[in-house]
Amino acid sequence: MEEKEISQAVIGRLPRYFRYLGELRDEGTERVSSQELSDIMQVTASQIRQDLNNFGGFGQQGYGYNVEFLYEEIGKILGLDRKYDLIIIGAGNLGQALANYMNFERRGFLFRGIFDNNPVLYGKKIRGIEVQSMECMEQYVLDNHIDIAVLTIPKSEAAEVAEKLIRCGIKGIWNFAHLDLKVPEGVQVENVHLSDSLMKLSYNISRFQNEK
Amino acid sequence: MEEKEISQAVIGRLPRYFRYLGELRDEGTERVSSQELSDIMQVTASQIRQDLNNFGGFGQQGYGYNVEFLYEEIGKILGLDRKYDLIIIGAGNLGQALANYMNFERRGFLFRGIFDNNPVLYGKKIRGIEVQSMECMEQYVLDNHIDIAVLTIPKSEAAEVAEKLIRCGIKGIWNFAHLDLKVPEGVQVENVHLSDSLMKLSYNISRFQNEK
DNA sequence: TAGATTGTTAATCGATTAACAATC
DNA sequence: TAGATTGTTAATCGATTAACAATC
Repeated sequence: MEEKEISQAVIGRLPRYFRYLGELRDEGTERVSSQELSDIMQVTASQIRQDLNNFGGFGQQGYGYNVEFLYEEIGKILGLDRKYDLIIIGAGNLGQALANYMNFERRGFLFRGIFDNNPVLYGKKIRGIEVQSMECMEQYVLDNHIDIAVLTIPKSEAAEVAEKLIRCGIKGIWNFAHLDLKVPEGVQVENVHLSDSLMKLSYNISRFQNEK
Repeated sequence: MEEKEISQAVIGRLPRYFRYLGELRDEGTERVSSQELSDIMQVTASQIRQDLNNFGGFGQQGYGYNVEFLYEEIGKILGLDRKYDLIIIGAGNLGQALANYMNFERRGFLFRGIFDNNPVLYGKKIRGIEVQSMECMEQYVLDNHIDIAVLTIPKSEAAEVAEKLIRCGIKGIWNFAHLDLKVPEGVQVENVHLSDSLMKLSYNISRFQNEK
């Protein structure tokens, strides 16, 4: 399929469109114009139309967009029309929190396993699934065709673990470890650097206070 | 202090510079040129120099940048040279995980309280601090001059709680609830939308698979 | 002084916004 | 048909990269 590359700026906005459209749909709204959406979302109508037209014409002149239809289409673009088998590496506080946070399951991200190298945790059940030793990880990924690995381990171990996962054919890594993973083309990485996020907040707080 | 506004694109890169410089420092590296940093970080040397010069000239022609000095300076820019009093609203899995994740404390973000409206949790100690009823939140913020509130509550409650916090003079909100908060100027919000992040990952996975 | 590398200006590139013809 | 609103082209704006004079 030959398609022009969509910029990550556009991709980054899709989940937000998806969220607002979902809310409109839940309220029973049938149609929405780019201008109405613009008012709600605080982005320009022009940007909304440009963004959507990267993927095709979902609207109709004189009418606007059908909420249900557009919601579904954006869901498909985001790859939410299929299931992903997902494991969590690192059963610490954050790993367990993510395992228990089950809104992801609703979106098709299926929690299939959780691994740790702390023997104290082995066998502990989290959402019905036992924590396994990290030794079992590679075989488990191969046997169960795992798509996504969530990395919630210290940065010191992350690079090595990621390499193993990649060798076993993992397709995506949701990386909470505080380092930049080096991965071959074809393996997708999405970083959540919590401390970076907190630093941006502290920058904005202290900048605002110095301003006055 | 009259200064030209720095773009959020630049701010967003500062924590990453800070991290790499911290690593260089820990390795004992004394100086680094923009070209060397460029090789390590995979951004252009030009961008590094441009970014840094938004805040002043930290380098020296013919020499480069002193690692320790630049690290400290970026820390100051990010507002890490002071302390922040922080509370967590929502003592569910994620709230508890963040409370326990103590690297933040090292950076000056001091965990001062945690609140929930589930009575089962009241009195439970997390890192030595008892979970309190949400009823106590406002008084606590006022009495203890809390700077930052971490919102790890469902989106249905988030808007109302945020409003209360703002009335009590909170300076920043680290928002994990899946909605866009409306706040007056002067209150800083940093969003961590985990499900948006996961959707970006699924987009990239499914796009890559369709490409072939 | 010669070499290295910054700070900064100028050129390019990409993303956002505006405008409007196409069309429902 | 007239009105509304998209899809899309053109204009603008901002961010990134390249180039080089300043200077350590």
